[in-house]
Amino acid sequence: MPDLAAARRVTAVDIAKEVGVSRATVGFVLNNTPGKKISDATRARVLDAAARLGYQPNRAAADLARGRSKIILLVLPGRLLGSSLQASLDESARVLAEAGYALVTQTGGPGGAPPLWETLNPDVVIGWTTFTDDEVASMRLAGVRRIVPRPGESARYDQAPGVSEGARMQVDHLHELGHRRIALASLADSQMLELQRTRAEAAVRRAEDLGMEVVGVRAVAHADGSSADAVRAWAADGVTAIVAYNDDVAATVAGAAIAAGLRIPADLAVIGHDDSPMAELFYPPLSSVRMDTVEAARYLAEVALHEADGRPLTSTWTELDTYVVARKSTTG
Amino acid sequence: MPDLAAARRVTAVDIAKEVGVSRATVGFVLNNTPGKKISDATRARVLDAAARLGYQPNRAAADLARGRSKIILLVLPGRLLGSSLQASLDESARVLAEAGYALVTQTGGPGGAPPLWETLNPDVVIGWTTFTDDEVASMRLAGVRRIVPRPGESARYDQAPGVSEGARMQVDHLHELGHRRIALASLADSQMLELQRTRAEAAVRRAEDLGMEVVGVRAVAHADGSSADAVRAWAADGVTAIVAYNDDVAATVAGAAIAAGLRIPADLAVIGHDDSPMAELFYPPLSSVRMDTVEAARYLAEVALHEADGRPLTSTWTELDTYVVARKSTTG
DNA sequence: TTGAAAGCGATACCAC
DNA sequence: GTGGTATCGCTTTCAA
Repeated sequence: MPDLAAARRVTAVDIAKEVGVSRATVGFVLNNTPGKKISDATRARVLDAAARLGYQPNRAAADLARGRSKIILLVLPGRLLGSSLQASLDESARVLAEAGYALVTQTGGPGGAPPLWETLNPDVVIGWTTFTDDEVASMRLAGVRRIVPRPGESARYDQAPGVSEGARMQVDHLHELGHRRIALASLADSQMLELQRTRAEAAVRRAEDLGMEVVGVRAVAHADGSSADAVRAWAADGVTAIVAYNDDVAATVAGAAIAAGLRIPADLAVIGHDDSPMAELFYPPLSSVRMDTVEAARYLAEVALHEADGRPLTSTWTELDTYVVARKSTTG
Repeated sequence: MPDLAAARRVTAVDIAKEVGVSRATVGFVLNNTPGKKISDATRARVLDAAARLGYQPNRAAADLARGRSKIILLVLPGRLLGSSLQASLDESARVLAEAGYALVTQTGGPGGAPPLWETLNPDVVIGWTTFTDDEVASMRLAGVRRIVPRPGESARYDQAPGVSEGARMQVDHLHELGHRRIALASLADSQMLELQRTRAEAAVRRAEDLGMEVVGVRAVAHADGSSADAVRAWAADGVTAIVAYNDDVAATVAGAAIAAGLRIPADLAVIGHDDSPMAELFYPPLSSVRMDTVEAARYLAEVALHEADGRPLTSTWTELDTYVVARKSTTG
């Protein structure tokens, strides 16, 4: 079982030999080292030789010499991916790659695999929400130099982007449409319990502020008929609209309502969250809440480069732009 | 803006000094170097000192010295994540971490961010399907030593796990239930066109082998009413069952059918694919096709360690275990 | 404008 | 059993 690359990789020394200059000179032109004046002639010859020999710098050696890894680790809660965020992160990765950084994404939290910051030596770790003290300690031990959000800064979970704001907007939307008696539909056995709870609390608080009645939170379980039961109960209770935890729940509620003979949204309005592809696809199309992931990704790249390279931050962190996408499941 | 870790990191030399042995000895006990007999006493003292000082080996130095990165890169097509695969990969990562390897996952294909193998120097790159020649060339240039599936081995796209087999099982399931006239529902504007096409072809071929009539493939677009139109057309056409590209499409079809007054599955049966959480949640619960991701993840870890460390392969690659989960959308 | 050389920190080979 | 030490490939300071 021979190695694919049995031949020794080409190093900077090879280029130096080929061109007939010192290895240092090679390094200077390859890194565009500022303050070094290299004649255009030699620069060109070096670049040419590098391309011809297929030179690829050795990451380990460079990391060791410069004392940093040029890796940026993004830690996301399990489910946050999947939607449009995925595509947007690709854009962040592209921007970071141009600056020489690799963006590595890790999903899944405690109990899972050991965090990658322990082994990857990332220069920067960026999280969606604040890290626990244990996590921060572990990062420091691993030599992580920059952590975002900054540990110790009072970043509260419910203030993280996409956690509470969307829930409030769901309620506002229903309120504007005249609904005064609503219920929440959540998901049983989810891995995102804290997120669900926080969103639900935010929704209830907003509803009460607006003088709406909230009949309660009902979990739509992964059990046959549970959504049908829920719909019956709501109907009996005079509920006119449902705030769903996400689009899957919204679709389930909508499906069960239609099966029960209710009209959507006339008899029961439903709004989801996340604006997954599903939301637009479903019949009737589901109103949902969307976050501006493009903007988020742009900001992510900016923050990463700020922390890693000291580049200036041109914008400040604001609540992630969040808005309601109104479709037929609420507006008929 | 001071670094979080202004203090120099503790190295093996520090431990050696602390304990009063040579740095080499420290290395031996830290790596459990076989063939070296270290007295239990010094071994204990070294380990203790390492723990006390919070020693973390420097990845870059180790990588450079040993000539490999201990990184395994898994390349997945965009959408394959999200479902249960995510959790299973966590398990692979844990197994690999025990062996000292970091599992990094990259999703998203061409046109996106530059592939991580260019910058991460992974020891092994594992893909779901075969890589293109360009990709393989780029990996070789980057010094990747092992690629799975092996380039050149005639692994055909439609034979990759989860590509065709599931589609055939959807058809078989409907056939067993007595359906003889079916249609396929796919997704317009999807990023997974090749996957959709391949699955559709497999389904059609199987249906024809079984003597079933396939009315055609109809794309359910992200446009209002498109699914309602589709349902009407199918009903007019005498179609009794739908093979949906995935569970989102299945839910959409089911929702539209119910809204059109059809009974599921009596008037129209629907089967999805992937067995997403949605499938079980929906009302009626959706029959779907599930792949054994746990087994896949276990095998992934095994292959990775085989390629990276030369560990023996205890099982052979077989078509990923795939089966139908029958629920009410087909069985009433 | 270019070259020499000192690290970076761990691995592993060879002596003792 | 334990200790030197050359080595990996690149970065970077200091001379020339």
